[in-house]
Amino acid sequence: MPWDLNSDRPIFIQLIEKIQIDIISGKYAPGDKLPSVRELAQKASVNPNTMQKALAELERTGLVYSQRTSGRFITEDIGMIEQLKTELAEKVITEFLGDMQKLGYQKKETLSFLTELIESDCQQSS
Amino acid sequence: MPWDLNSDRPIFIQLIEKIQIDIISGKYAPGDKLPSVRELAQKASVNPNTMQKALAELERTGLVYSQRTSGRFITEDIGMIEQLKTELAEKVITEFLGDMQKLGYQKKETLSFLTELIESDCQQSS
Amino acid sequence: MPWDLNSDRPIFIQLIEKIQIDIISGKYAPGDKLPSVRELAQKASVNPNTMQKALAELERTGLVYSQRTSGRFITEDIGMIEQLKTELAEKVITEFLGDMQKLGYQKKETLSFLTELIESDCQQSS
Amino acid sequence: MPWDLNSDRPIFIQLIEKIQIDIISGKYAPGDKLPSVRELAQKASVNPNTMQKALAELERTGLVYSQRTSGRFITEDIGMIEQLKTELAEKVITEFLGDMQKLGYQKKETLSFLTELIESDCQQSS
DNA sequence: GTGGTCTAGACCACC
DNA sequence: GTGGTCTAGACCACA
Repeated sequence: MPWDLNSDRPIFIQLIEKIQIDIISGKYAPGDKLPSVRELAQKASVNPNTMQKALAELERTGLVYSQRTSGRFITEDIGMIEQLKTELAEKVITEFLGDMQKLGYQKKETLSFLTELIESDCQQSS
Repeated sequence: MPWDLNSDRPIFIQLIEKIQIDIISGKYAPGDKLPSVRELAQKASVNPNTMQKALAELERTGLVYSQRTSGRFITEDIGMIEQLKTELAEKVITEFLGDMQKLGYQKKETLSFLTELIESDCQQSS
Repeated sequence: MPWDLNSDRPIFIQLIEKIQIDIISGKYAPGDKLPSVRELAQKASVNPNTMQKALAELERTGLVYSQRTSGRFITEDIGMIEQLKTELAEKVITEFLGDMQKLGYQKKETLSFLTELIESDCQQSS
Repeated sequence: MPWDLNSDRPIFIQLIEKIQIDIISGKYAPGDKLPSVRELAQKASVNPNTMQKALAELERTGLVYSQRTSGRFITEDIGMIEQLKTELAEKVITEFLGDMQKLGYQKKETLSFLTELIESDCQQSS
């Protein structure tokens, strides 16, 4: 479990994003119990406090909730998860369009390029 | 001119990418003379040797060529530049599709999401 | 029955206050027989000696009286209970006004704020 | 600067409340620079990390903002401060009404009691 | 054993 | 010097 310790992005932020992805992708289903702070920290090779910080932030946004003595759980509010999924997607898309613009592709060009690439891909692989 | 000294990617690779982008985007036009190694290195706050390594690699791929006494020049082979542009774009797109897949969007979903987002954007801003 | 063992206020003081509240609120009516010291102590998860100290103090002020063989009783002097009620209320009010002052509300502002809040509340709930 | 280390309320929560009061009361005016984390921590006799946690929470709610190298500042959004003031006041009032109810005073009784007490007080002191 | 809190001490980037 | 982050290790309440 390698972490970009060198990256300028704080580890706890990376942890937050990783867990968000795991929730969105369904690795952790709504209502599921998360492993304990200590366990998650060990798996990620980070200090328990760092993992705690990440989880506290996730709790603040409502994605997970904690029960004092029994552990942390994924929210059962599916709408919230869907919303998060959309938000993250928009972020990824915005970044993508920016990269393409740097390469000289305007939005519509990007779109047609992508369309073409996906359609030819579909004919091959599926 | 901040470089990701911390990143695990070698600096000379980052330099190559930056110059490639500058060529594709037209900042350096085909046939243009590049600044001297020393000058480029200074602008990028990088050791001249590192810049030299980057330029040598660009030369190897044919994107720039050097004339012994008068300096380095951008290739005049527009096709090559176009090809590079396409290659980089495909790389960016592949990465993008990968990110979206992590979020649970299949390629076609990504495409329709993107289409929708761009079209609504066009109505607003242009 | 959690006691603020951590609080800097002695437990027996807290016990006195709790019993006073119970008398004022009518949980223990005038003339009622109090449970035994042991029983009260057990309910409160407190050492019987501590409860004894609290009851002795209540006895000293006249709120309860003991009959040698039959136990402790709440005073039948309703006026005394009323007086205590008023005293405690004034204490609560004083503290309240102090808190509001810390927030920047002068007494009259506090009063109008409170009036407004209660009246709007009455229209809704009753 | 004594802190209720014994209290069951986390210290960082108490710190948050104290600073909120200081902002509302005008001790720290909008736009003012706060003392450094280390200085505040020393004054409050707590660990800098604990103070940091409190300030981070205040920053999250928008009451203060930080500039990386020059320090932390109180928000200039006076509306936000006013809103906070109102919220805290409502909280205090609710608690107050609860206490009074425990003593057997209904809301309207509490109100008339308070009114009477304040008016008699005005005739004396002002 | 769980989450939560706190301390002590360290390193970093920025200016 | 500033804020920000991270680690290591400790204690607590709860059940």
